[in-house]
Amino acid sequence: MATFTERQKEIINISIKLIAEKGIQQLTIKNISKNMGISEPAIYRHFDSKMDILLGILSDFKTNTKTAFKQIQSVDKSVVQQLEKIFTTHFKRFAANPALAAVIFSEEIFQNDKRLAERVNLIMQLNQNMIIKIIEKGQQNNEIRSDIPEKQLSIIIIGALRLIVAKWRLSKYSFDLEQEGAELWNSIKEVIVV
Amino acid sequence: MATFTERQKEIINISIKLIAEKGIQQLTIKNISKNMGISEPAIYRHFDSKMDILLGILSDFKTNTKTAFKQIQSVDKSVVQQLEKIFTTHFKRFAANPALAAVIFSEEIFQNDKRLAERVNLIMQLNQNMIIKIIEKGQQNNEIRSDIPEKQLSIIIIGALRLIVAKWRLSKYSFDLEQEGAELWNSIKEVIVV
Amino acid sequence: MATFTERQKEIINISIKLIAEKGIQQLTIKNISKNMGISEPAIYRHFDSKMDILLGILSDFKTNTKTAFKQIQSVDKSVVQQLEKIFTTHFKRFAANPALAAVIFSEEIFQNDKRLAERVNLIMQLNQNMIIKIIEKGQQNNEIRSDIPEKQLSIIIIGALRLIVAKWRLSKYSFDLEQEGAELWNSIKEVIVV
Amino acid sequence: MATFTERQKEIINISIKLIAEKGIQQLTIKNISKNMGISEPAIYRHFDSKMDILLGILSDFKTNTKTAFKQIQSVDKSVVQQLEKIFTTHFKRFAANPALAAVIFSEEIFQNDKRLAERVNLIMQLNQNMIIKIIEKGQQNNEIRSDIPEKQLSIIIIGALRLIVAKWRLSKYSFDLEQEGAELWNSIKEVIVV
DNA sequence: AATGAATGAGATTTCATTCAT
DNA sequence: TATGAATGAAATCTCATTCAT
Repeated sequence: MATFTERQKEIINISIKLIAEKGIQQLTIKNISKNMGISEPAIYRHFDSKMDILLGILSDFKTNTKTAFKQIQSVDKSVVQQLEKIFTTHFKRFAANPALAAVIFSEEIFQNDKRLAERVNLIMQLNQNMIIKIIEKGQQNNEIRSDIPEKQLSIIIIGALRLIVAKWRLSKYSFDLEQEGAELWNSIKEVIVV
Repeated sequence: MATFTERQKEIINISIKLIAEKGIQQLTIKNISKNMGISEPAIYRHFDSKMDILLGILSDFKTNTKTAFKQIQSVDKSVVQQLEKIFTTHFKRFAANPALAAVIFSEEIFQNDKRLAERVNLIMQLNQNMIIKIIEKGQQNNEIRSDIPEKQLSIIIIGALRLIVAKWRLSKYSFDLEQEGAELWNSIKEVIVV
Repeated sequence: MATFTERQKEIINISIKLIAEKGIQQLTIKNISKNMGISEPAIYRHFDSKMDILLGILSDFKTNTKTAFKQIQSVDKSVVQQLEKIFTTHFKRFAANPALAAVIFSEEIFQNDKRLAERVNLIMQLNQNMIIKIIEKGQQNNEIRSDIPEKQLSIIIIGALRLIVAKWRLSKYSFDLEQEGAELWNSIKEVIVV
Repeated sequence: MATFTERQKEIINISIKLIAEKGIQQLTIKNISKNMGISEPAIYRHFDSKMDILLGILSDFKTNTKTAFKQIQSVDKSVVQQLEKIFTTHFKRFAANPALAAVIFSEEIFQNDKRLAERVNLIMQLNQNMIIKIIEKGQQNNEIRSDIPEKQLSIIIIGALRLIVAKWRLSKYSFDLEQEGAELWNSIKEVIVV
């Protein structure tokens, strides 16, 4: 579980911002360094290569997501409340840092390299598995309908979450994600509870 | 509604394939020409610029999608059958041409340019609106539940469709999309019908 | 047996010249292109990479040397005359193109890469083997002394040849290589004939 | 005659090793410091510039060679024994420190800078002159044949010595230099004695 | 309709070196 | 004596595009 220096975190955050704003193609060492007010070679003091910056971004995602899930599972009681919390936490996180939204659900960004693609896939699996586990528990204690397999419920839930975030981003953040997200969640809840 | 020459269609298809395989960053004039067995300048006989190729890809999407929707709406009777047809048509199309799957739902690919981004957003809107209209009809004739707004039902449906395709692609097409897609649709149907 | 285009030959020759004048460290794409009066990227039309230029230089050596040896063996009669011809041919070649001298016997230049180093070693072996074969023949027909193994005679001959060329180059071509080379050959002849 | 601190000697030796292993192009401050387990700026405590390190290597050569020659001339009696001693000493030194062999006879390494090139040339001259003097003495006291000029005998001797070392190095030290060197010396002796 | 040759701009990365600490 | 952070210069190479043929 890599830990990053302050400067490394700075580089990662600026990289996320740049990807969000301009797409992966504009994530250049020059742009990163310009945004940080340092020279291009200075970046290489902190990361050996551009690839390592990208891996850093993904590593950061993984850590954050894992932490969030753990916290949610440990605190909230009802399964539906847990899922709601996941929804609202995500929306809050994205509303605060819209750049994240542009990168976190955009697996395509990392498809041009094998190592990156594998890692992205892993993170996606990890996320889904955590949701599935929660749903399973909900089905066992009769909070959530059991006539639909947990895996497919998870696709419905995560799919909706991803799509509304994508739409929010593509519309240039033209609506209130937290509010519309909350409404969407209410509809989903309606659909999955017994 | 632009019509393309044979050579242009060829370029568009190879471009889609390249984006799918290697990501947008590997979509270079050199790669396109190499894949076609012609020289780089030859590409410029058919498209004025790389941007025009990308616009061509999007234009192609739009045309295809519109045609598909029209056909579906004109032929099938029940609203649920129409939605099912949309699902299965998509899955069939992707299974036949996996490269499409990598590009059609990957709006991020086109984010680095304003014109492209706008067009992508438009296409997405268009798609959703068509689904929404169908759902509305279903709610009016009591095929589909009315306690959830049509817009949110559309998000649930489209989100699930997009996610399963994304998972199929990220897993390197490791499962049968048509079959798992059909199962997913059954679950969704369960959830949206009255 | 790679054949080179005119432009490729030009690049190879200029590269040899640059290595001779400034050392391998000054053999840069920029310097090559400047010397040719074209842009840097233009070089890449003719060679895929700098490595390929270096391999081209070595391939050129090999071809030239092989051709020379074949010709010498086919034409001249006495073994001693053959060896003399090898000496004088080398000296003439170097006098006409001093840059060659700086590169052809400077295996160190190519040591920083495995592929290059192997190839250099191979060429060196090839050369020695050809000399050895000639000496063997000379020992059989009693032209050359047999009390010293052919391999060691070859080292003595080639070593002297290489050294005088090296001295000529390091002295900035301050003496007449063809003349001093001829004198050296006379001494060597004295030493190896029966 | 510069004397070096312990740290300076360490830097010089590691530099020789690096040049031997990877070629002059891989002799970077970064590589030196990495090999020594210190930081890059630390190198500059001990040498003002990279050039000074290279000059240090050459100065080291010169000192060592001079010392060796003096010792040999003072101790051994017969001229042939002196030459033999020079041969065996060299081989022993190289066998113990193969890196030396890669640098000591590789004048090309230092050709990219005037100051270095001049110094290398000087050392080479120095070496040859010492050999020539010994040969002259041998010719005067009739140990060595006088029908061949001392200068050319020196080229034959030194050329063979250099070549066998080069071959040893290029073959990745695949034969026993001391043994094959001894055999070569016997052949040379055969050739130069009256 | 196609190509060989070329290029300006710019990408990632390396290098020797400096400076504050 | 040593280091962490930084940099100007320059290296290799890629890219979209142009032009003469």
